[in-house]
Amino acid sequence: MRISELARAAGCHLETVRYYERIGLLPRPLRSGAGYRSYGPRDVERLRFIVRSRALGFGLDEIRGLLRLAAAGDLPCGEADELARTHLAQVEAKRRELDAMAAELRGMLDACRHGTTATCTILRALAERG
Amino acid sequence: MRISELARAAGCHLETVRYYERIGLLPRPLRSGAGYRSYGPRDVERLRFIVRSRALGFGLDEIRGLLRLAAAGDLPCGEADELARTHLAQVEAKRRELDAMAAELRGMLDACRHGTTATCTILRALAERG
DNA sequence: GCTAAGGCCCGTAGCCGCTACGGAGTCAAC
DNA sequence: GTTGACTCCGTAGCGGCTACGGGCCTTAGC
Repeated sequence: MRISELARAAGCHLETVRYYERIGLLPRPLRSGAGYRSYGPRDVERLRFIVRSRALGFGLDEIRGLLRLAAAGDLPCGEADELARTHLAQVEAKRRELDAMAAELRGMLDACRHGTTATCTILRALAERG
Repeated sequence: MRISELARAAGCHLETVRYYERIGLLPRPLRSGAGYRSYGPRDVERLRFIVRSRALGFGLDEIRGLLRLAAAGDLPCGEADELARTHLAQVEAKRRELDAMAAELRGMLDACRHGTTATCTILRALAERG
């Protein structure tokens, strides 16, 4: 299959496929006579793995590690567990951060009595506190 | 005061001050004889406003708008309200996204029986689903 | 006066993960 | 044969910084 079909099958942008190839996350594919990239089912699998990992927030370097582990069949999976656990901790930290932001924004919005910019609690809060 | 003092007073990196100046978020300051930047209390206020807005997740362009509104005393503050409200919605959307990621990661980790990479539920989940 | 340590100057390049652009070659259908 | 969709490639841009390198300035101690 050609690049756009692969991209569609895996659920990403065509340019993203080229990008992943450039940074060595996808192997260089076979080429047709005219120089078009040619992919098979294993490429779909690999790209899907990447897209799915991205959706869970893993970075591309972490994904490199996950792919390596997935390719090696017989290792104990402690390393994969560790990777995922560390990543989960980061996701949760980020979520808590956003939670705090949202709470503060809601507080500012609730307090706003919709007067002028001179008395606006939103602008005052940004100007005065911290 | 000089640039590093301003940065310390507002709680950001010195290079960030230069960056904000470069993109027009901070005005070009006075200079000492030797060409050193020279700041006053109003600069601290303005930079604090920016740092605080950044901490709440506003983008630099949004902050430009907030600063403009804060400077104009007599406008109705509906625009500031709107900006904050839109931003809050984005923060909450992002938070929900991270929530979903975290839940899925926890599910994968809980299922893992710590065997080999061949049977690891984490790697299987990434490979097979989606 | 001399030296050494620290600050500050500037422009530029790098980070992540894409996404877009432009100009050219290719392929299939009508 | 011509249209239109697809693909090729390299490079530049996004946001929001952060770091680097080479050089000037200031300050303190001797």
